[in-house]
Amino acid sequence: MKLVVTEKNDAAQKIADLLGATKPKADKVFSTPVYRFDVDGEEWVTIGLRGHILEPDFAPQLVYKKRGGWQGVTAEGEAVPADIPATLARPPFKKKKPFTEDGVELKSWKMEALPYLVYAPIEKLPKEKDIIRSLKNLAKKADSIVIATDFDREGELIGADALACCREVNPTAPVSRARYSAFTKAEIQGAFSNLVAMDEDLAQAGASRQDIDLIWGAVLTRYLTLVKFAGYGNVRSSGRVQTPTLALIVARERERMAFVPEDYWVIRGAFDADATAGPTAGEGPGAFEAGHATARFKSAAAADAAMAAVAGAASARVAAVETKRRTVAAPVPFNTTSLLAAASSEGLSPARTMRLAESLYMDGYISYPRVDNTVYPSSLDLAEVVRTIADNPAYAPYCKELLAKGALTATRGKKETTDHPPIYPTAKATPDDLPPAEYKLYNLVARRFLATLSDPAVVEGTKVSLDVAGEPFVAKGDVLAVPGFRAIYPYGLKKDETLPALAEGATIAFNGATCAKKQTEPPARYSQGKLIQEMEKLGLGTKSTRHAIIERLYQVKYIQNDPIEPSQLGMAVVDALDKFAPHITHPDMTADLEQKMDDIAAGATTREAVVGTSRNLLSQELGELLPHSEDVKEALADAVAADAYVGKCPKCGKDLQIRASQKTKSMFIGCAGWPDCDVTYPLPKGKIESVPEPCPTCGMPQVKVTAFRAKPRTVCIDPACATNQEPDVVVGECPVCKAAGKESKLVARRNPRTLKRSVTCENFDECGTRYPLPQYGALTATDEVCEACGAPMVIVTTARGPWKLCPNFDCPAKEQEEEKKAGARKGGAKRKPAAKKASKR
DNA sequence: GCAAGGTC
Repeated sequence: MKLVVTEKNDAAQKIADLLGATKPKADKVFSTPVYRFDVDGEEWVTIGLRGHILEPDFAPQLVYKKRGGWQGVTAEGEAVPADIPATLARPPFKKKKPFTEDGVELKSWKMEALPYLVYAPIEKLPKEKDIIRSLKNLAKKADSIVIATDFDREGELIGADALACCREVNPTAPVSRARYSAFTKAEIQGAFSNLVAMDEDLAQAGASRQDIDLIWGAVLTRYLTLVKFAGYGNVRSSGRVQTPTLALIVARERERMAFVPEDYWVIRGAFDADATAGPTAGEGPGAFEAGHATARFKSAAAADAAMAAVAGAASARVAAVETKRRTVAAPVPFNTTSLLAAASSEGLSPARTMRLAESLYMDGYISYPRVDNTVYPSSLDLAEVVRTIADNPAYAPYCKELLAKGALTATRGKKETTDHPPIYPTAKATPDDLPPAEYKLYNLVARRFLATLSDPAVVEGTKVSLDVAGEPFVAKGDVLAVPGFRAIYPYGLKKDETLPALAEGATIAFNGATCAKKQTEPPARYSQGKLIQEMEKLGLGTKSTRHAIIERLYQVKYIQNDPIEPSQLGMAVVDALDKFAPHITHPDMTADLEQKMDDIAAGATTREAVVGTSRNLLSQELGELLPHSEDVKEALADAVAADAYVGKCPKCGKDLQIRASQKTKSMFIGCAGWPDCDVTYPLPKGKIESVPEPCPTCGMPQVKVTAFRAKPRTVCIDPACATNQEPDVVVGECPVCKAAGKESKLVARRNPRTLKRSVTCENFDECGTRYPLPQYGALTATDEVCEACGAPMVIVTTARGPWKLCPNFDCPAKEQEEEKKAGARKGGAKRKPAAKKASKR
């Protein structure tokens, strides 16, 4: 059997369709779709991955010891070398010891661990476990393997990872690589009859990108998060792409802040070509406006002089009429960036547009939405696409016209690649077929496609020069003379500005002028669409990731609103990094990396050398950051405090803030007046964010709580508030008292000081029975009793539905389950925490 | 709890 591995399911299906002598059979291996078919009597199977199936991470079990360096073995079975550079032999810590008895644990987020994290070994861990299982299952039976992932650097890496998985179960089957750049019969058949070898260097280039992104991202993110800790789930991230992108936004904001507006004056006159006097003067069809030939007067005196000159005038002379025709070229085919920019102007954010496009693509309405290409390949039958969408009545007449013209020629953009065709419609859709937002995007794609096959538009521009008592005025009009592509593509079209017919030398009515004082505007903030274009220009991110990067910046609250403005926090982060770790704030880091990756791919250098150099550079910059942590902390403090503010203290009137305990890092609400004011409120578990609205019941501040894997909820911070009162629930008999021959009830209640909820025996002082309960979710009692331990069962209802449980932590049934889970883990490794937990109670 | 890159 021949196994063909592609990057995505869609490609696996297409290749099967193009190579199979008969229709391929769609099958499944576990839950992964595969396609089986015959080629010259040989059995072939294609399987699609889901992009990267392995993910790099720091070897989780590694510890760096004072004596002996890295301890442990990576998951791949390699012993870890102790290759920490000499500069780190004495870490830049004075007060705190960098090492515990056990060494520096890299898994824990500790400042002391960061210098070692820079040099921590990285291994590849499985990410798509289901797919890996299916792939290995097929690879076991394969006589030969063809890697047919996308023909680019990431594709080569994805293929190399897939091959590594195959090799674990099948070390001998011959392997080859198919390189194709379009899903056409000729291209695919050509690729499979000219199979080549895997490009190991190219895959290594991709792997070095992964390593560098992880190392820089993890070290700087952890640094920023730890330097001014603001609670779990409150991460301040940094990365090779997101930080320079944020820096762009911050730089623009700084320009705006530094901008000094200048006054200027604009004079506009009212004219009428028809009326010379009378009550309807200036209102008929002949009325129009014209500005003074000096568009902006720099001084009030000059403007006043011009106004004075025309003050008494009642007529104007038409000094000149010029008409000029100019052609507006039809737009070029959509790639991802231009689609996102066009959709952004129509009010769809890039992230939303990509979700909609993905959905349209999956349902077969548009072609693959992640492309750089802006030139239709010759293999694309343009007329056929036109016929396909002509069934939509809104496009029908235009399509008919296009088809009647004969051979179609399309516009061409500047970027020509062979990855995928530009985005075009692949099926007919009407507003009845799709939800409104999807149709909005489909309509944009379909109209753009038709526009790229259309003639240019011709605009007739008219410029009329007028003379009012010696002062020159100019009126401009633009009329769409030949619609061309504009007949089908109205996006961004200016309204016609028509002027009445005017003859040179004629005298018309002048109905006075107005003078308005204005101010020059600072450079505009980026819209999301503009920012995506700027990122592309600077080489930041890829067509598939730019929208997600911007969304990430919103999520961590570095930026807000659209057009985008940076938050105080975003500005503080960029300033701090720019000062001490400037490499991460500049797009050059990506440009350098691209150059080095080309070198690796060309065999001129190695992944080890490139990643090593990058590690040394990061080590240096971290060496700058660490001694300045107090400065950085201070710079972030104001911004963090602004986000942490929840309301006023009821006792002293100062700010109440979300705070983290220095020792335990647990969250609580404290008064900014501490230590003079000791007001505090407990907080439930989860990510805590402030909300502006006070509690509708008691007027105290509220917070948004997002517990692990739960929906966010808004709660009043005052445990005494009526909204936080829960009735005690009697859940049943206490099994311990019962066994001792006594009778006592178990009652569920919440501790107002810690907010923890538990089931406690009414006779706690004597019997000591107390079981913990989940912190949130409605609680109901049942009549049932746990079979294993006799404790009463309870039902907790959360957003995920009701969940029946035995509250007894030491219930024998639970231990059995733990063992089962531990047994299911690979190698039957015994789990220590289970024993630890038991001893804790 | 980190990044960025694929794809769902």
